[in-house]
Amino acid sequence: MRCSLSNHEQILHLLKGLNNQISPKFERCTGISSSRYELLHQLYETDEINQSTLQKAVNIDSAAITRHLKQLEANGMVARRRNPNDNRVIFVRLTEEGRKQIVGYKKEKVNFVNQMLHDFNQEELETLSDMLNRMQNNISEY
Amino acid sequence: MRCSLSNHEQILHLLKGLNNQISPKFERCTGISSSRYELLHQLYETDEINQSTLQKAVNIDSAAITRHLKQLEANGMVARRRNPNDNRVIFVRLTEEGRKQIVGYKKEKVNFVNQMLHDFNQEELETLSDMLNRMQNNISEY
DNA sequence: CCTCAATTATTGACCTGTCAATAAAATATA
DNA sequence: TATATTTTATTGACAGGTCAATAATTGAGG
Repeated sequence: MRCSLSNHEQILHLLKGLNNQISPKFERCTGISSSRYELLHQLYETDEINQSTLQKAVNIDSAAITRHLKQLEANGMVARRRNPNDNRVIFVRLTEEGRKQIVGYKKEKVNFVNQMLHDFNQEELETLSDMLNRMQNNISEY
Repeated sequence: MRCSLSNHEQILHLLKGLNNQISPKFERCTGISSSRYELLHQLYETDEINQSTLQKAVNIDSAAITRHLKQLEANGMVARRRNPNDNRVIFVRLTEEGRKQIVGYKKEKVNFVNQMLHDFNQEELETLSDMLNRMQNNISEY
């Protein structure tokens, strides 16, 4: 396997750098952190959902999920209750208030992402998405 | 499982998810965090360098740089001294010890990245690198 | 000279993520 | 039934990043 070290080095550096840039900028533009947005977005798509399946969907540690949701609950964006049939699990859903608010966030988010990808055509988007998925797969075993 | 995400939505989610996966795995595999590695790598390439230009090279906040370098100094990996001609700036360089150590890290890092990109050919690597750069440019104004 | 602005590094407050340890509930099994 | 295992959520300790405020030094202009 031929490995161009410099290219390989670059990729990791670029990925990290890009992400470090994205997070604060996303928040400045949209008024919400990208993780919070992800959570709300997932909730927006469904009615009521287990915390654990939500965790898997957004792909961040469950400890972080707990803290985000507690915050969002304190802000009146989401409501939580235990599953009566299984007292371990917690159901989460958007409140009416939350459902209303997220519409605005969505708009800002679309603007941001459109700017970030404004010069990508459909084919490139698919290529990129494919590559990111492949990388994720390639390190999933570790 | 929901699949109603547009491509634009997906990209951001993938990027974030990938990065969250990479950081801990990189550290487990190589024995050093990817930011620390970046710093040492930059220092490896030069002899002695301003902290501020180092900061620009690795593209993370200067507050974080200060803390990393203090740690690395405490571990005997880097040495720092003030520039005699401008007492504001600090020169950083690898110690002999650090220069020796990083060789091992480099090997582990190459293994990790090769695994992550093992099914990417040269053209794909360039495409990917190009795309990441474009995204970074597209949000640089924010 | 003296003040004012710019540069550099540092620190503190805060946010977000990880891991490891725990608690509580449900489930499997001896 | 009693005990062990698994699942789920939570918490604490920690690492790494941002921003904003500060100090110290340098450089520029009146």
